[in-house]
Amino acid sequence: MRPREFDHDDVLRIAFDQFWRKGVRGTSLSDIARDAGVQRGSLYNAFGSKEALFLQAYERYAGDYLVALQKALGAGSLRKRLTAFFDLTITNFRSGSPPRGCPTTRGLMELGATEGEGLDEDARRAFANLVSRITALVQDTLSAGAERGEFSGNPAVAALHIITVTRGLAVLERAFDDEPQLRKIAVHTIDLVLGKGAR
Amino acid sequence: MRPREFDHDDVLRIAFDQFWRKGVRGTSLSDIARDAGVQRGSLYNAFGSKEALFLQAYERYAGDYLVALQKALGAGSLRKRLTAFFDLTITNFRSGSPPRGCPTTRGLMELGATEGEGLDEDARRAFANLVSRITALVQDTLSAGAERGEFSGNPAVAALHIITVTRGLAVLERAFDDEPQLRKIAVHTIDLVLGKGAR
DNA sequence: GACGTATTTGACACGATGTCAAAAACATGC
DNA sequence: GCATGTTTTTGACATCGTGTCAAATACGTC
Repeated sequence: MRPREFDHDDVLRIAFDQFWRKGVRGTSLSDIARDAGVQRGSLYNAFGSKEALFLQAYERYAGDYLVALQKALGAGSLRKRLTAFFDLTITNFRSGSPPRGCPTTRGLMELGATEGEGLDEDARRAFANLVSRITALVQDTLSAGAERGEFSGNPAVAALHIITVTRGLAVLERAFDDEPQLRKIAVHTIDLVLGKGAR
Repeated sequence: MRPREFDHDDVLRIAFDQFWRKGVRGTSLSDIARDAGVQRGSLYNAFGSKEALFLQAYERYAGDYLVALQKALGAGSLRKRLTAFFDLTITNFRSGSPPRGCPTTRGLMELGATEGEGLDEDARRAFANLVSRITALVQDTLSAGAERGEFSGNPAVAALHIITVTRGLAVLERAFDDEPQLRKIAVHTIDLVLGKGAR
């Protein structure tokens, strides 16, 4: 059989970058094909469809991101861990050239928009899955913190609250493009969760 | 001069409904034209472009929504006001048929995605403007509450935190479709802000 | 060295946005 | 009452996007 003339992973990286910058619906397969030096038809042959290509590119990213988060949440006092978590979150959707933004949040709000199902539904599941796993990581961190007496509250509820704030930050980032503001909100959230508001 | 054969506001309503349900990029002017019983060309003549039409439809919605929010924030104890605020927020992006979601958040993440500027930038400004105005409303409510001794904290920061949570709720809504969870997060947020966490 | 299989390539169908000129419908002035 | 002028409507067109398909191609394999 004839061997493939392009690198699978290279294409996924290039595709994800384009999707991230211009949105899924705003990126054409012609764009990606041109950037990757591949024929459009080859992409269809290799990945099936535009959204299938996006899904694979996204899963790639999600895996890497989860690993980085796990690392950020893994050392130091509870406050340090949460600070590192928010830092990584904000850095993630502020890196690279604008308009970037959080890929997961972008995807969640942009896809899954069709009334029926289909691939959009698969994408929604992928996004939701990453959010779930991040929430679990935060919850575990809080539980461990509670055992060490650094936190007294409901880890499940607090983790949900924290994850909600990070998603909100992803939205505010696009509305205002004001990084100091985002960091202020993050610090304030940590204070509230750790009970510094209990003054 | 020849009179228009369709009602300007009717079209805006129909268009907004479609945009809301299927996303801006997922809705075609042909769809709207068919639904509204208007020729596609007439829409271009009357509104200029798809995104201009969306902008007008959105502004319409934003005005109505702001009025409703103002009402929700205007009566009762501070806790009651904030509860009404979160209720309205959640109800807003859970009303109607799926997949709905918060129009502003949907728009913010979907539009403003092009690297350059143009109409996307106008849309971004419109979204950001609504978020700003809502934040101001919440901040005023908190300030008033502080004067009555119902709140002791920085109204500006707390308002930002609250608005961040509402945007996060809009994202979680699409990820999980779990309304009780959203309401739980809302209650928890109010507790944190009002200092019930100060036990 | 011939064969089979997977990839590449280019043409095609279809639908979307946006433009334009010609046709149509009404208000206005004579 | 009728001609005029302005605006809307209408349909054709150009362009670009997705997705499909069959023919051509290039490589492992026997």
